[in-house]
Amino acid sequence: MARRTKEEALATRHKLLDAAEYLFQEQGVSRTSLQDIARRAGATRGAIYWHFKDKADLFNAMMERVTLPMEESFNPVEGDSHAAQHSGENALHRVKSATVSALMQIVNDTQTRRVFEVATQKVEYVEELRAVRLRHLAVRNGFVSRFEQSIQQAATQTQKDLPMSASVAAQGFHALIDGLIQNWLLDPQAFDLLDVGQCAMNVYLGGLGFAVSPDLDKPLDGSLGKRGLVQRGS
Amino acid sequence: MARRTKEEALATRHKLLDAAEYLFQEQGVSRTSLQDIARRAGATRGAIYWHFKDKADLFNAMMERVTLPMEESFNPVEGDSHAAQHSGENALHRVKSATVSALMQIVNDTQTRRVFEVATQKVEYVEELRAVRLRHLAVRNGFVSRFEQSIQQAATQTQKDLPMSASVAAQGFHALIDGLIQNWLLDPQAFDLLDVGQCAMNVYLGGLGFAVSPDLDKPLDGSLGKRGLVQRGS
DNA sequence: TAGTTTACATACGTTTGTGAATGTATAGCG
DNA sequence: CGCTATACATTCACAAACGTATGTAAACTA
Repeated sequence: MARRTKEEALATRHKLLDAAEYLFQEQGVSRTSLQDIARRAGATRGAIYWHFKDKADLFNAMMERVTLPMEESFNPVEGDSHAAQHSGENALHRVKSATVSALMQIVNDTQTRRVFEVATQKVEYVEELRAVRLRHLAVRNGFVSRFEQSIQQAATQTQKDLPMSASVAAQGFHALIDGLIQNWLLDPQAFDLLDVGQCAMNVYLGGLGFAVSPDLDKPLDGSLGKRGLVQRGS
Repeated sequence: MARRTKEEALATRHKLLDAAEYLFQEQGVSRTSLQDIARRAGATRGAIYWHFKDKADLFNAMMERVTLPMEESFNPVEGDSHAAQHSGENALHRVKSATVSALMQIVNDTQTRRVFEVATQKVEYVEELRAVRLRHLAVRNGFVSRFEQSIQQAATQTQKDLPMSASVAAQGFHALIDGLIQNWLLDPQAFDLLDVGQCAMNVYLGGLGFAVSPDLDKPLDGSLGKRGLVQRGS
């Protein structure tokens, strides 16, 4: 068939990833053949093998398309390094805000939810996807580290003694959020992710010795809108 | 081949399930063929198709062999219905004990850990395994309900107001434990499941308004020993 | 504008798994 | 002691799925 222009090529690449997302969620990764994906994207397996090395490579690309932007949103604001440490309780507030934003994105953005569901329920983490697993671990450790820093910072600032090491406290905090997300994805009607998430966060941080701040639903500055999150930047 | 005696048949059934456990963990469920399982069990696919309807049926059997006994251990002690409600803080203590026991079993018992790892990382929950997913949900809801009851009980008994509904509090508690288990299985060297589990539990329950009881490591009565849990009740 | 590279489509060969059908020898039962 | 159901083993037919090899026409490039 005719050669496409570069933008057209990028478009088919996205179509392939979209199709993969959908079919992976519907049928699981292993039961979805490259043929299925190509068909749904209106292409052939040739297109897939052109853009990606194999199924694992395609899966990786699908994950990164969603998680890379998300990770960046959790990173410290580059540029104003002084704003990062002018904080005590404020550090905790930023953690809370970022977490609430993430929960909102999972609830409101279809693509994010789909990919998370695939990653947690519709794929087998075997040797072939080792790279994915390692990245997952790295991302998690990054989160835990940032939580740990914030908790430590808040503790010294408010001059309260933590009942345990900041590291342990951070592991628990991450497990709480992660568990909430996974359980909600398993059955979204079981509870309201935002409500329960905020409550549980406050309970946990309260248990660490930090009083729950009254300004809960202050939606924070440059973050995500209420609904219909823009799909991909732009 | 010759017909086997009933005990021999049961033995091969167990060998098949053992092989499935091992191979599922190693290679993932979908990449493990019935041929693989039969070979490792020293049998043929004929044996599998005799004992089980298909792969999903085998998977179900494998799960239930481990989870059924575990669920029972979380159920209220039948027989003495009066002992169940003579408690306030005691209700929370029982929840803590049961949870710690479960964590210990996951850490110490190889079979339990293998099956949990398979269930959380090595299988795709697609339509074919719908039954597994439903049972999973039912078990979870059972846990949450029991947590909810205990929390409510403890609140009325100690005459403290919960900062939220007992239901929401219970969802959070369950997510915390579940998240800890899943994250630990993903990388057992990242933290100590028992330590962090106990700390996080105390933090959370403390945040709910319940003071942390000083008697933490009291190993509780008829529960599990330190190591080498008996595989299947003799 | 001729040549080269791109972006796929098509065709092929091989491997692998599955379910069903059939074979078989013995354990258990009357 | 003979029959029958059991507990498998073996064989077969069929369908996918994968990776590769090759075809092709248009977009770039010099």
